[in-house]
Amino acid sequence: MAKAGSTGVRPTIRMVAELAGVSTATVSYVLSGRRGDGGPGVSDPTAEKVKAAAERLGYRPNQAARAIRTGRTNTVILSLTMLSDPWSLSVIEAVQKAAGPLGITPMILGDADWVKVLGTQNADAVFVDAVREDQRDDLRKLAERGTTLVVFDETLDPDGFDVVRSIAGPGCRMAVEHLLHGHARLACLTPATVGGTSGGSRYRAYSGALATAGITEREDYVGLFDGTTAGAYAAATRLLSMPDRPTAIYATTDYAAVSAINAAQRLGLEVGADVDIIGVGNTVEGERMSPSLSTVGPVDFFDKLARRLLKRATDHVDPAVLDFPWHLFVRESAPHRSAATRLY
Amino acid sequence: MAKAGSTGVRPTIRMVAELAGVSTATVSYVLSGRRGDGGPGVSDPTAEKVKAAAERLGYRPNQAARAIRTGRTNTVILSLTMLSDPWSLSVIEAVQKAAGPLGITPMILGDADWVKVLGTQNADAVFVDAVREDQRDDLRKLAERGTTLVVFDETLDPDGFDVVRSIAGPGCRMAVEHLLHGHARLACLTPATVGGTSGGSRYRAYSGALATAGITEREDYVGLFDGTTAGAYAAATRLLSMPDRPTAIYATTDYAAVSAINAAQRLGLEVGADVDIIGVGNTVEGERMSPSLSTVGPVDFFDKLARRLLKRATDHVDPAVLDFPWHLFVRESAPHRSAATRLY
DNA sequence: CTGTTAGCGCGTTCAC
DNA sequence: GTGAACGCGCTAACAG
Repeated sequence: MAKAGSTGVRPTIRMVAELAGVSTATVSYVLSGRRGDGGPGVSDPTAEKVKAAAERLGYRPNQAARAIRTGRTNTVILSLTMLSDPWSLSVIEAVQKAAGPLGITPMILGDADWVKVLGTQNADAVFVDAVREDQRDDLRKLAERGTTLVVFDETLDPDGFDVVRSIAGPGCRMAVEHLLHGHARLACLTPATVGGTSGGSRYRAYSGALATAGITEREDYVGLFDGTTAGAYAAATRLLSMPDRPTAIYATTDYAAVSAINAAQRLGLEVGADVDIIGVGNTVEGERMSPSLSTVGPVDFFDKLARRLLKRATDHVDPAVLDFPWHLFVRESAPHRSAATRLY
Repeated sequence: MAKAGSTGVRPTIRMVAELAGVSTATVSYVLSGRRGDGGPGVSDPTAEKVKAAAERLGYRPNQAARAIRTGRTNTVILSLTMLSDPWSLSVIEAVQKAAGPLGITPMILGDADWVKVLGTQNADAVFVDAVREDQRDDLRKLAERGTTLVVFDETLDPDGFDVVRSIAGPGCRMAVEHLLHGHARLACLTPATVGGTSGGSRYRAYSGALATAGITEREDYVGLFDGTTAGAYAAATRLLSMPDRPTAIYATTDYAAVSAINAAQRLGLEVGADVDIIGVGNTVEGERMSPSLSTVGPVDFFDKLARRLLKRATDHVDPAVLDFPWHLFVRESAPHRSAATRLY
C-alpha cells in the first residue's frame, strides 16, 4: 500500500499544484470543474495530472478557506430546541434528504442559544425552531448582517428573514370540535411549559371550543405534564382513572396523544371505542401506530419547509411568510361519531 | 434606537479599526484579549475606543477566517447515527454542558456519512458514533490529515485517534446471569439489525450464558424487532402472550426493555414479580421510570466521554483507548432472587 | 485555447 | 501601537 505522501498535515491546494507541476489556479479550476466563461479551459492531460496528484495526497479543499472567498459554506444550520421531539427529527430527515443532492451539509445545533453561535458561525441558511421574546431583536440584527434565516414562529412578521407559520389555532379548534361531536366529557392533555413546539394557542382552542359549545371547563380535566413522554403518560393515566373519567382526550401534541393511547390501553380501555384520543401535529409516528392516531396538522410540512430552506440557501430569494393550512386527519383513535355512536 | 451603522453587510475587523481610528492588529488584540508574550500592550483608552466601535457596529469575528489562521474552530462535531436514541441525546447533553464554559460549540451531524463531511469541514475534535467496515480506512486517513477523532467502537484499535470502548460482552453476561439465578424460561429481545448501538455481542452474551447454564436456546424465545420502540413493544407482547411465556426478558437495549415493561403491564403482568425484565445501557430513563429498570452499563460514561472529547479539542494529547468497565444495576424490574423467590 | 500571475477576502501575529 | 506577511482557496485579468 502506498504511503500517499502522508505528512501528518492537511494537504493544501499548493501541495497539489507543486506535485502536479502546475499553478494553484489550474488545480482550483480542475477540481471545481468551472472556468470563467464556459469554455472548457483545461486540457485533458493536465486535468488528469492534477486529479492524480490530488488523489495521491488525499486533498480535500478546506471549506473554511473557501467560505471566506465565496461567502458560501455549503452548510445549513438547524437550530432545534427539543431534539428528542419527533417533530425535530422530521425536520432533520426532510432537510437531509433535500440537502444531500445539492452537496449541502445540514448541521444541527442542539443548544437553544443560537444567537451567540450564529454571530460567529456562518451557514448558507439557518432554520430556527423557536424564538424567545428577548431574542426577537437579534433576529433582525442577524438578518441585517447577511444571515439567511428561516424562523418557525406563529406570531412573528418577516423582517429580512423568512417566517414559517403553521398556525395551530384554527386547526386545533377543528380537533376539539371533532371530539365535541361525540363527547361532552372532554379532557385536555398539555405540557405546562409555554413556548416550545406547543404554544398556548393549542390550549386556548380547547377552552374556546368548550365555551362555544356551552360546556363549562373542568379544572380536573386539564392534564398538565412536564413535557416528557413519561409525564404525559402519567397525566393521562390520572385523567382516565377518575370516577367520571373523560370519554375523550384532546392532546396538544402527537407524542402526548401517543402516551395517552398507551395509558388508556394499560387501563384496559379500548381507544376509539371507550375513549377517543386526538393529537396535534400530524406526525408520521401517529399515522403508523395501531390504532392510528387521529390528529390535525399541516400537509407536507417538513418537505416544503426543507425545500424552502434550501432554496434560500442556494438562490437569492426575498424573505417571505410561508403559511401552512391545517387539515383534520380522522383515523382510528378518534373516528367520526354520528348521533347513534356518540358517547353521551 | 440607534441605527448602529447597519450597512446590510457583515462588519469586518477593518471597519472596526477605521471607526476606532486604530489598526486592525490593535482591534484583534483588544477583542481577543491576548498580546504576544504577556506584556499589557494596549492602553486602556484605546481598548475602550475599540470596544465601543465594535459594539456600535455589532462586530463579531468571523470564525471561518479565524480558523484559517489559527487552525482552531472552537467547534466540535458529534456524528450520531441514531438521533432518536436516548443514548445520542445523552451524548449531546453531556458535551453541551462541558463545552459551554470553554466557548466551544457542539455541532451535530445526523447523517451517517461523516467521512465525506469531515474531509472538508473542520472541527477541533470529532466524536464518531459508529464505524462501518468500509469506513475503517478513512479513520486513519482523517487522523493523518490532522482531524482529531474520538471513535466509539468495541473492536477498533487506536491509530492516531481515540477509541472509546465500553465493552458490552461481559456486562451483558452479568445481566443474563442475574436473570438465570431466578429463571429458566428466559427470553431475549433484540433488534434484528446488527450494527448501531447494539452489536451482536449483546445477543451472544445471551446464547453463551444459556449454554453455560445448560439451557437449550429456544428460537421462539428470541424476540427480534426492527429497531423502533413500537417494534420492541410488539415483539415483547408476542413473547409474553405465549402459552408458556418466559418469566424473564433480557433486552439488549434499555429502550427495548422499557417497551417490554410497557407491554407486560398492558398484559396485566406485574413487572418484578410475574416477569423480570433487564436492559442494557444504564440510561437515565430506566432509572427514573416506575418500576425502575434493572440494567447493566458503564458508570459515568457520558460525562467522561465529554471531558475526553473536549480535552482533545483544546489540548494536544496523545490518542488513547478509553475503557469503561460495566456494572450491574439491580433495581425493581429485575430484583435479586434467592432460592425462595425463584420462578421455577 | 491553455495556463499563470497577482491579488482578494478574513483575522492573526511577528518584527519593528 | 503599527505595517505587512501569513494561511487558505478562489478568480479576474493577462501571457503565451
